[in-house]
Amino acid sequence: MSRAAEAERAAPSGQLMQIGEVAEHLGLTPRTLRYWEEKGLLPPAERMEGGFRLYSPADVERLERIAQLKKLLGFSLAEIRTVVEADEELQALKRQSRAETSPAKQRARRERAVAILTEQIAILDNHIAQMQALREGYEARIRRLRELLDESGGRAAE
Amino acid sequence: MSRAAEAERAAPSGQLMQIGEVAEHLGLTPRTLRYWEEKGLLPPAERMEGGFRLYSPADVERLERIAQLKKLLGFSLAEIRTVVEADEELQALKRQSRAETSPAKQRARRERAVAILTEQIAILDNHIAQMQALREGYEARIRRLRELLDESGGRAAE
DNA sequence: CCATTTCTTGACGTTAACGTAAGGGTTGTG
DNA sequence: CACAACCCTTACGTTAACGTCAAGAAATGG
Repeated sequence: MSRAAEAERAAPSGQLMQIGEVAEHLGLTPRTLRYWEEKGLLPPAERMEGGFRLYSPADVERLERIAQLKKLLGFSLAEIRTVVEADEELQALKRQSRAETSPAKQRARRERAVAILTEQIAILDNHIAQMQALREGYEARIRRLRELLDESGGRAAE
Repeated sequence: MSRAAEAERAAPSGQLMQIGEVAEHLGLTPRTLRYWEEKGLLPPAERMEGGFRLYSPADVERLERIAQLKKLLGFSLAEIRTVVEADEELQALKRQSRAETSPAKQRARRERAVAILTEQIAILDNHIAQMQALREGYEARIRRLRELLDESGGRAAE
């Protein structure tokens, strides 16, 4: 047992995870995470002294969403980046909001955040609607088939 | 005006269309259609004497669905082929059903068709559900922001 | 301090899904 | 039949999204 039972390497410091761990958690490879970073899908990621990447729980969460978007929407990374950038703007707004003393500015930022989220939702809704339309097509075909089945079998059991 | 106003070339015979027309109709290129055919996403397509491809309205419809699936699900062509193959099986079932004299066999085929369609719907439902979950996440964040907005703005103007 | 493991940055390889160009037939029209 | 517009196949080029390999540093347990 070189390192089987104890995954103690997993805790470089508090909650922070290294790239390998994150990758495994997401079912991806370290290479993919570096590639995504290179392409600007996530902020350059913190490093520890020697240059090893460290991911916060928030980072991991963001990565999870990216992975989901990729799977669900089938967008290219470039397209996903625009979505993620909006997301990032949200994070920035949050941080600024906390530091912000003026209630008026806070309000403005929050309203902007709502606008961004609303836009993201619209994108999703669009996709959902199209998929439901497709689904409806399939259902219609099923109904027609069911009618035929009922005609031929509904009367008697034979 | 060499051929602007009159797209008479569009009708080689009745309803059949040539590759260029179909491509334009779908917002794709001829190359893409040939590639799809090469990859088995559609049946080898009818040809006219000289070897020009001819597409029936049914073919076009099938192509429309393929294009939609690609856009919506982001599946690879290989994955889409499995979906399309199911679809094709349906078409075959339909044709056989008409030629089929035995009501029992007809029934069996139709039930099989329903099963196939149900499976396709399940795939779509799965995707839809995941997207709705994502959507719900965004909505929750909006609600939290709205609460904050109401707090700061609902009581007094300050 | 040493061994082992995990990380780092290149750099080149790979696959899918086409784009593009070459060379040459086919079709419909005048 | 001549001609433009379209189509055919073949083949090589391209881009995205990684995979893989190499050489070397950094972390950690003993």
